Amino acid sequence: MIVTRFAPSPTGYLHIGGLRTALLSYLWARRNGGKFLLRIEDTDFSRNDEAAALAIVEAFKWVGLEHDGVIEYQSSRLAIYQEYAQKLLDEGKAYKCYMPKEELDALREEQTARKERAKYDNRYRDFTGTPPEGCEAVIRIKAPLEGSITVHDGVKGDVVFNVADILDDFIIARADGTPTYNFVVAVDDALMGVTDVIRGDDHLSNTPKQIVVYEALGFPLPKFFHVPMIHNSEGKKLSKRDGATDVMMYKTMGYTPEALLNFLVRLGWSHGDQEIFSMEEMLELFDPKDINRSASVYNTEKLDWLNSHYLKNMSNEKLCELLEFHGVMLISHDKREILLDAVKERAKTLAEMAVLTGEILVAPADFDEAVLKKGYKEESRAILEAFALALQNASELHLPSDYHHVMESVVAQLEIGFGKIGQPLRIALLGKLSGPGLDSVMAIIGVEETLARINTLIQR
RNA sequence: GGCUCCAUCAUCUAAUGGUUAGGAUUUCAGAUUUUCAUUCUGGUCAUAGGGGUUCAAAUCCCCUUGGAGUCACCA
Repeated sequence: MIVTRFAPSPTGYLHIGGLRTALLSYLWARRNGGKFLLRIEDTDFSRNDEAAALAIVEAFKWVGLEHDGVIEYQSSRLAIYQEYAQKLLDEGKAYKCYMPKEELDALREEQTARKERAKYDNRYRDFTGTPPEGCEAVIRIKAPLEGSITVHDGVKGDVVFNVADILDDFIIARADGTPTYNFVVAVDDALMGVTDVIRGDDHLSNTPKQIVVYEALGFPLPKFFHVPMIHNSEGKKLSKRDGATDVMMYKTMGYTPEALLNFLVRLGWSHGDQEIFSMEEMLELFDPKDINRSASVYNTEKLDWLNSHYLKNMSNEKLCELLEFHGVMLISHDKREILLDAVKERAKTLAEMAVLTGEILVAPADFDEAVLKKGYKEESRAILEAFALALQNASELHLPSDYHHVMESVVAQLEIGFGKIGQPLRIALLGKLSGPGLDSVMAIIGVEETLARINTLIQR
């Protein structure tokens, strides 16, 4: 069985890059009928944040990714890590190091000054004497001293690391007894039965260390897939300063989960010329071995396009429901079908749609001089009056086409082009020179409101 | 700086060693629309550079250049 996991550290919210690796992990597990686990990496108490895990769960819920089983918190698994650290101690695969932090720092400084690699000097590796007094010990694992470690990566291929270049006896438990990252990751992934580790390629250089832990503990290695980073427009790793990195921001901006997921899955992965992927299709087609090797730049233009695509193809019921989050209540509106049809083709986001809806439903508060100058000419008033009269004389005005007929008749009667009536009427109804079809707008707000808005403009 | 990874249009990406290097987004032009948007049609735009290997290289190898990631008692 394939078991994957998403293991964020709780830093406040779900990062867009995190969502991508979570999605890929999710897809691969689900595609194989496996499990997708969620684990919160909170071993560093000083940076712990209770709300963070909740934020991640909330974001998962919004996009519709479901994890299996309970959420594991590393902070509640301390006893487990201690047990395995002790095991390594007992077996002589790890040892206590009494070197004070200050000395370590000093050593590192010297080495750096000599342009050498900063590296622990193994002074306590084979220590058997009496421990110095008043010294809190850290636990270090015995890393190989020579040779190489090869990461067999499903994305990058075999990556060989020379032990002398990258390793030393790294710390697996701090002086206060809490375990460190590379140790707990390996222990947890092994204990939780994770078979396929799909994560950002910023972890590639950690992997040899984790392999050391796996091997010391006698755990079988999982498959690794290191997914390239998402870069910002400057070509650097995406960070908080790059605007919307919080997944939930996309909800408030009016993107749909379908569009976001579709966008993310296409970053670094593709299937021929296909651009639109439903969740079903992703599940059917995704395979981590097809992930690209190179980083991709985060550019939301395509996300906008995808989002408008999904909006256009969404049922009005669903739109109505989603629009509530953006403060638009249409459930009981009798013309909501016409409204939504008129508005969904011209909005890139739900937020935009909410604005457009408001512009139709609420009469313009005032009129912009520049707009009037451009679209409300000398003859406009007479035309609008004629149109208002025609509306009053007409009966059974319900559909956009009913209003369209009235417009046609007025245009024919006055022997003018559509533009002559369209511009001023649009100003009267919407207060601007662009927008949805006027016949639809009138059908939505009804005859009375239409007449009232025309009157407001004429009487100003 | 050490180690590691990466390199096709502006962006996301296709291309059993053999294609006029394809698609999508963006952009531009035209058509449709009373307007805007949508939609449709069409156009512009790429194999980082240099060496090899080969009948044939975007594709394999080497070098250069450029970019990124990582080097903690953070995760």
